[in-house]
Amino acid sequence: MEKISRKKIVDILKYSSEVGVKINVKGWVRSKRGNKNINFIALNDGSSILNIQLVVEVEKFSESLLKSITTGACISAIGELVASQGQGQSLEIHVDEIQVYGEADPLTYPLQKKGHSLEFLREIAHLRPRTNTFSAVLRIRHAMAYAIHKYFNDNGFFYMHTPIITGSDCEGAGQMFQVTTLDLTNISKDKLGEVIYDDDFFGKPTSLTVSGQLEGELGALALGAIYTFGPTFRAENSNTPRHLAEFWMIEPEVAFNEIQENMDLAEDFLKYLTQYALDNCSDDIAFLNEMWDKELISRLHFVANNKFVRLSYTDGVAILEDAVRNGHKFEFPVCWGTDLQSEHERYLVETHFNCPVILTDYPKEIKAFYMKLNEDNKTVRAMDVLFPKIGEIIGGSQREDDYEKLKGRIEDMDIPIKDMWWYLDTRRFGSAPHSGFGLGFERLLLFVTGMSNIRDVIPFARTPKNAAF
RNA sequence: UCUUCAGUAGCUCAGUCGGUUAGAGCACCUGACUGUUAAUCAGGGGGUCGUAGGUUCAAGUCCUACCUGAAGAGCCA
Repeated sequence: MEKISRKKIVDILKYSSEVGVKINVKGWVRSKRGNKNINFIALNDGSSILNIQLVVEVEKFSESLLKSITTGACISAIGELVASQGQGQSLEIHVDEIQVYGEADPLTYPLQKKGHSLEFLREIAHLRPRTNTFSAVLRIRHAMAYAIHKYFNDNGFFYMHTPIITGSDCEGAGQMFQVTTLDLTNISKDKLGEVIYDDDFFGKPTSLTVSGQLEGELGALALGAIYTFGPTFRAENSNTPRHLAEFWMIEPEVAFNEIQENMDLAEDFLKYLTQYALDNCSDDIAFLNEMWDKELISRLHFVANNKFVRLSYTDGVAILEDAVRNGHKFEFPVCWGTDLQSEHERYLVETHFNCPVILTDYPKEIKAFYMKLNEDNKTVRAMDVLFPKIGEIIGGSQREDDYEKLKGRIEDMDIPIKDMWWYLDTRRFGSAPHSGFGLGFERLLLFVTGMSNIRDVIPFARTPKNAAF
């Protein structure tokens, strides 16, 4: 083969189209069609959703070589880049040389050029990045991860790495996966039947983190503004299109921010990310809009350009009670003091306001111990950002910075205070008002990609009874 | 975990009220076509109807259990 440097298809089609020049492309065959004189190969190298068309004159190549080029095969091709004679694409390559790197036996290769369900693709998660849909999702996933770091870096936040293995079982966000090196077939127990952890790796029970928030607060009360962005684990038996056992979470935490500034940050952050996706992932988003969700692009524009509605839990309940009086039927009753059901949140977001909603000031009984108590002594400075279709995309709060009040809340909730001494110390020494929130990365991706199942926006989903690949 | 729905060819699906030999498109094989656009056209091969029981003269179709998947709910991000 001639020594001609390889070009990425995205660069050829989007940036440098030097017509008349010989170039080399390498990628995977999406489809081959044609007749006995001429073949057309749609080649994709993952650099974008776009394919380049290879034009192959049949007489120039051996029958066996052309026969081995099937959907899914990996090839390298050299030829002249020319303006296309056909409709449907502006450029194409008239191929002189082809090398087949890897064949894909069409009888056993699971992917075809037509019609796969997302459910089927989940069963072949090792191959689904080869599809248009998943390559698009994965490129957007990358772009969003980059945009998150860029946003925080540009706004003076420091990226803080909070521990993945935690010794505190009071992070307050659900069931945890235990981490142990004990021999599970031979556990030592004391006279009361309790497991003896002295010989475990850390000499105490440990788990995978369910949130980096508590450590994040320590960072914010030293560096001013930090964020975490890392894997998070919940051992809940949740079987829904919105839950994963292993997911990625972004948790900014800012000293001196009160609840209003926390809301400002959350709204600005989400709008920035939405606009970044529109600006930088337009081909992939256009594909997903066409293929899966015809309202995707308009929804992204709407969120990027409209103010979120902000209202208190109390006002939200009043709206829901009004709706009930006007004949709207909910499965669950609405009353002040109970947590809002999914149907209630959906009514506010999708029916009443038809806009993202930030709900604040929830009753203290239904929220976590670390949230700052309001003057009414009944509500806390919590905020949930609710999005259409996805529901809660962000949960956050202003944190309780008063030592005595925080200690009281910990005791009220029967959290072992001896494990919380380091957290309480931040309120003993140089305490400050501060706020933060958690954004579920995959929920953000549900919104940005228009996909409807969270298992389709992460390369390898971890859900109850499923840890394949 | 609860409720509901689904499981038929490698993939996507149809299959009427329980009735004779279970169909289509794609993929694969053979052939046609001088530029296709998930190419098209003609022909061909390909099925333990999720598994196990049961009802019936007769079950892809009805019943029971289980397995798997999905949607809704709970928990939450």
